[in-house]
Amino acid sequence: MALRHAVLAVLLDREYSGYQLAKVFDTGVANFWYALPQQLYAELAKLEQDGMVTARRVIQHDRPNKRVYTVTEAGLAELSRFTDAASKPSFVRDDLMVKVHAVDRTDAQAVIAQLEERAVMAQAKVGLFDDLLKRLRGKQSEEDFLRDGTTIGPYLTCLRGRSFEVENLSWCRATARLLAARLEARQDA
Amino acid sequence: MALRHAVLAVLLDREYSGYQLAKVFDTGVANFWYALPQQLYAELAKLEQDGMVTARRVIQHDRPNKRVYTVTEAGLAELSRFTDAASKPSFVRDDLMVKVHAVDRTDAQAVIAQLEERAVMAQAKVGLFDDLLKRLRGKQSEEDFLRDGTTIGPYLTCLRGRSFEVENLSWCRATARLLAARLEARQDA
DNA sequence: TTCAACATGTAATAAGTTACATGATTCT
DNA sequence: AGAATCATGTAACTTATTACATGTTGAA
Repeated sequence: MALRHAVLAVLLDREYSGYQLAKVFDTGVANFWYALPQQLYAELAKLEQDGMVTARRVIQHDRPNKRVYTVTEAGLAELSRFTDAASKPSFVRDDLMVKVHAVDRTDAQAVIAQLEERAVMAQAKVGLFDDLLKRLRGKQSEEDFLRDGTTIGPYLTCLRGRSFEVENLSWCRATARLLAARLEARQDA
Repeated sequence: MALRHAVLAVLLDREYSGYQLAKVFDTGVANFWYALPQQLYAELAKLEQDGMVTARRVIQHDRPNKRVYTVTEAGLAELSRFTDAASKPSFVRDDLMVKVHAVDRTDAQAVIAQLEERAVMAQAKVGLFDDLLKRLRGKQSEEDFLRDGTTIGPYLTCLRGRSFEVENLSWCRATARLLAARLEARQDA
């Protein structure tokens, strides 16, 4: 039971439909939680049953209607219990890292290509985070916003997501360059 | 089917028993894969059945006997297929980040305490990575090792793990400090 | 009219987690 | 004698993933 709390935390920012939520979780919610649309629809249904969220139907004319969800008092209480309990150690699962770990015995060229691909994605994410940070702080400077803002949680996690992607970008580039250089050196020899 | 490849990649370095492997995966294998001991025992059994690894019994006198595993040609071929296929986007799941995201509506004091705890763990991990990097490169400088070393995959992933924890450490500290300062300011007002 | 995006699910299967179980060996 | 670490699993349960299913609306 943990996706549940990630959903509640995001719904705290504003109401979302399942579809909108799916996009937030697909991007990785500032890089700290990942979930598929099917999981979210199922979780929202359970949360509603349990009285942790309430749904509101929104009639749309330009696109299909939707149901948007809001956190209830009970939902906030659940989130508070979660906050007070000990955190599980964070975990990552990354195919590409597994491939790099084994690169000395497998196809380095394939790994290089995927590192370059990943670098492009990382750079795009940095851009997205920058936009989001700007939008969150509005006209204030970061310093002022973090001191006086009323809602800084999403900003703080976004900062961490940004720094993660910046590091990711530079590591992917450096690693791809290095592996490519070694291939060339060994070809010459 | 993905834990399987992480296991094969680690077994490429040297032979491990299930128990030893469990410790490697508990630390998080340089921060890019996490798995429980039960998963590993089960996966090793399946890998052996499928002929991807072979087991060798090691008689020990100072402690209980064990079975250690080695990757076969078939295992390496499987890992190569994995490397050539597209990577899934990496994913992270982090309780603490969820808590920070919701911190404006929950108990900030609890979040601060957990951030400080996490900072201590991050620092310890940086130390572990530094030791491992040193051991891997031996007497060579990092530059020389990365140019001439025969097995650089584990070194490269370790570098990424280290940079992750360095960023984690500084973010946890800064975030804890900031949240504490806000609590004080609001208490005074 | 066909494609892309919006919108919401169900069903079957695979994977991961929690709880339990057992036994050896060393150290205090 | 008891605790800690080493060592290996099984069984029940919960989650996550893959595949499938359906329908709306706007834009090319």
